[in-house]
Amino acid sequence: MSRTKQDVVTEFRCSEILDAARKTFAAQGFTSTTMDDIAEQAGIAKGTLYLYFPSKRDIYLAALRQGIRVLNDDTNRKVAERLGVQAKLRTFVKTRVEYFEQNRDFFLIYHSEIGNLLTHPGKQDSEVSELYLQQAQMLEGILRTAADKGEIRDLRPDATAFAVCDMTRGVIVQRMLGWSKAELEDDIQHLIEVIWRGIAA
Amino acid sequence: MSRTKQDVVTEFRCSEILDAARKTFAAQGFTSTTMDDIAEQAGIAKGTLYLYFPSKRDIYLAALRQGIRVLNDDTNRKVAERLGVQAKLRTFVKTRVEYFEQNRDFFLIYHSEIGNLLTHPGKQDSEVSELYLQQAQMLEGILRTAADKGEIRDLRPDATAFAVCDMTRGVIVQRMLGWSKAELEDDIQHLIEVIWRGIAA
DNA sequence: TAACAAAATGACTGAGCAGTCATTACTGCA
DNA sequence: TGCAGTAATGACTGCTCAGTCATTTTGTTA
Repeated sequence: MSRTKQDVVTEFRCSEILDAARKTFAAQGFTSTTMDDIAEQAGIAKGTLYLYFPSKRDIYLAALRQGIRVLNDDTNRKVAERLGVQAKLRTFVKTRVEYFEQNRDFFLIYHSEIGNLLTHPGKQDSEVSELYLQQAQMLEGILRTAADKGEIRDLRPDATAFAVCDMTRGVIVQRMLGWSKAELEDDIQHLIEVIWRGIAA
Repeated sequence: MSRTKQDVVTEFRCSEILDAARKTFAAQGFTSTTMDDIAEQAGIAKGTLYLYFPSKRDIYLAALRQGIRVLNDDTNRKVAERLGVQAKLRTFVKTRVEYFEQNRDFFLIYHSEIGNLLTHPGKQDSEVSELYLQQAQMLEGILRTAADKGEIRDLRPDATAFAVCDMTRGVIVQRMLGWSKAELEDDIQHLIEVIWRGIAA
């Protein structure tokens, strides 16, 4: 019983720490963020951080994994609700763009971690790249099925899936940098318009 | 006279330093790279670096700007040689993918700087974001002209240009992470195939 | 070749920070 | 209320590294 209670407390603390970490890492980047910054943001002392996480990098990775998992679950659920390739495709893009738009701090960590994966190939936390790949492969499956049914052209589904993910990511970047003055809905619409015509049978 | 000679020597040293910097920053990232690392890679002493550049960040930005300028010039020249939208588009993509593929160390700096721009909007070196935008706008101009002539559909040329840049960047990332096992030529071909069908009249 | 100037060097300094751990503050139970 | 165990604290330590500058090396000129 007390075991359960302790778990709840621990979970609560961890979640508070990860929220604070996400905000702080996003605002300052990994290196410029100090453990004191995270502690202050979380309203606790630095030493307390080490009761719940063994190191700075562990906090960072935990925050990142958490964000990706929520995003992936969200995407999977919403896409599964829709019928037909085009609807699924649109939902995929829309869900992800909106999630990133709503969680810009997470997006910054997400983006910078891709840079880490590039810089240290293989040496990094493999769960992150796995989570990263998961979504592209989910979309790839949808495209492959559709291609088999003749609903779309028979292009390489892996490359097409990545292309969609890349454009999605690009939309966010442009919006965050203030380079897109269009409504979010218009950016999504344009993306779908191009890609759908590009792959439709 | 001696003025000219001195200039040549200075230019040579700077270029040596920037080459070393590019390699080192790409291999270790900005923060993990120490001035001693760069000096060692360049085969000179740390103090010498400060005779040519005022700070670590200045070396980083100079290396980045140099790389983007070369890439942009290269792209502009090759695209200008071609006639017709489709040929220009293909050349644009091909030139850039190949440049990044050949200069992976530069690509890593390039990618991570986008992260910096996102993290500190407006606070960063504006020349970098200007150079970054330049190419997208060049492509945008081509697309706009083509749309006016009715050669392609009348979609938002700014968003389309960004989409092309994003997919181009994505191809490099996938290849660097080992997620694309296709030939480079096939990846380019697929990208053009999708985008051209997506925008063609 | 000597005398001078310019360039290059690398030991040193001061600041910043991840991670530690002795001390303090809580919490629940008898 | 007192006591024992658990959680939280933050001053402290050891290390790293950007940037400095007194000293040495290289180049130039007469």
